[in-house]
Amino acid sequence: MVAKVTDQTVNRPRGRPRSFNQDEALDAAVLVFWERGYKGASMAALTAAMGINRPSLYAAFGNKRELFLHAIDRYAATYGSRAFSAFRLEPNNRKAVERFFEASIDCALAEGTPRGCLINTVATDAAENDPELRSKLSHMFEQTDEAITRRLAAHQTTDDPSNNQPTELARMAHSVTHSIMTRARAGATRNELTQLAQSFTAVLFPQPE
Amino acid sequence: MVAKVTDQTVNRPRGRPRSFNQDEALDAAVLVFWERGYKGASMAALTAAMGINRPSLYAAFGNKRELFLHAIDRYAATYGSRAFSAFRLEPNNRKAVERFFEASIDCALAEGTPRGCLINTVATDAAENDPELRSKLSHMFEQTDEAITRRLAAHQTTDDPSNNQPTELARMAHSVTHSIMTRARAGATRNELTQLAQSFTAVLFPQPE
DNA sequence: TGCTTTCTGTACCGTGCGATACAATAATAG
DNA sequence: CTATTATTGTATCGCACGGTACAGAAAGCA
Repeated sequence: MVAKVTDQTVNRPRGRPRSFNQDEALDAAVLVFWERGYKGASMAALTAAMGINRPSLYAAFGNKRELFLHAIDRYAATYGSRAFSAFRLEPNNRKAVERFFEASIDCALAEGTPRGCLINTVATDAAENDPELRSKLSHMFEQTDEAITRRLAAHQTTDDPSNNQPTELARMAHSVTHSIMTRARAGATRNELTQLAQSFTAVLFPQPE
Repeated sequence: MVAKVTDQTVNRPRGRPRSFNQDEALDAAVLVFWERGYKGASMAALTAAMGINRPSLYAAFGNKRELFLHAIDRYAATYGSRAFSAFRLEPNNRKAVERFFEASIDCALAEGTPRGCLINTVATDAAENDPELRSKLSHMFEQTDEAITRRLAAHQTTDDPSNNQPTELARMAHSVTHSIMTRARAGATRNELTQLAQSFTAVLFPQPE
């Protein structure tokens, strides 16, 4: 049963090609969910922002709930990943966490995007009535905890004078961003959040005098 | 212009008396909003849970949004106040914060009530499209920060060996509960939250060896 | 005993919701 | 070319939504 190969093993899509880019459409959907919440985001608002018609949306993403799940992944891959860049760029643990907090504040209060975080507020709110979404979020949170843990553990000996375990430290740093996102959406100013982040940095990475 | 007083200065209500207790009805509304979110809580579900008909609800609370604002205040006066009892009962700052965290975890994971927190998740989510609600939440958060600050400042000299300012300490303790509520709603277990709270307690109130 | 006032229950309004039926269109396969 | 496959735009479906009109009921006032 050897498959007959003509000249190209790539099988091109058969029917009419999709006229829009899925990721760009998802980016637009992210903004709508982020601002209006899951229930508050109507299909009319979504299709309008995405620049496509309803049947195209349903063909590409299934239904509203599945679109939301895709939007969560897209959000994590874009905004979420951006906040993590501090850990890739900064070798010093204390400074890395400091910049992780700063990046979180930037994301939470950026002009042109809604306040707070799609995952921490919108998706978490919707998770109460959706066990599958809840376990997805639970998994994502664990992944974040572990990613920070690995990063802190890899650089621990070089700079961290405290005896905090990397796992605990990572969970606490992650938790600080939860409060940043919550407080941002509830109207906190940049100064307030920056002060809060600095307090936590000082407490999580105590400096020798 | 002296008001004519017959024999009772209390003026009794005129028409047909209300057949339900407003606070009990609000308690039921709190549960519905808490579980389903603001947009997800339909008037049908609310009236069913409250045990009253629609016109009674509108006469007593205005409309859905105003009912939600009342429910937020009711939540703060009941569940929120309960979490604060640790500060009233426990004289030692470290132990008070420890029990504040425990009470928050209890509230976030209690059987018979939804996960997380009505204010931190549901109301905060809805605040993005409601500036008035957002400033209400902002004010409530500040009130909480200040209440904890006053309590910590009043007992600071007796037990806290660190040089953390009460204001910063209070905001951080408050922030820890934000993460507890977020993680609880996203499916975290009691063990995970307890461990997290203990880590923060150790870091916020470092013990002399 | 009316009269006034307020709440209660039923039944309903107009609207916006998520989702889809259907025919036209644009690509590939042979 | 014809046949096949998938997406597109229009127009619409049934339904649940928030909110209300209205008449009857239960209280105080005179």
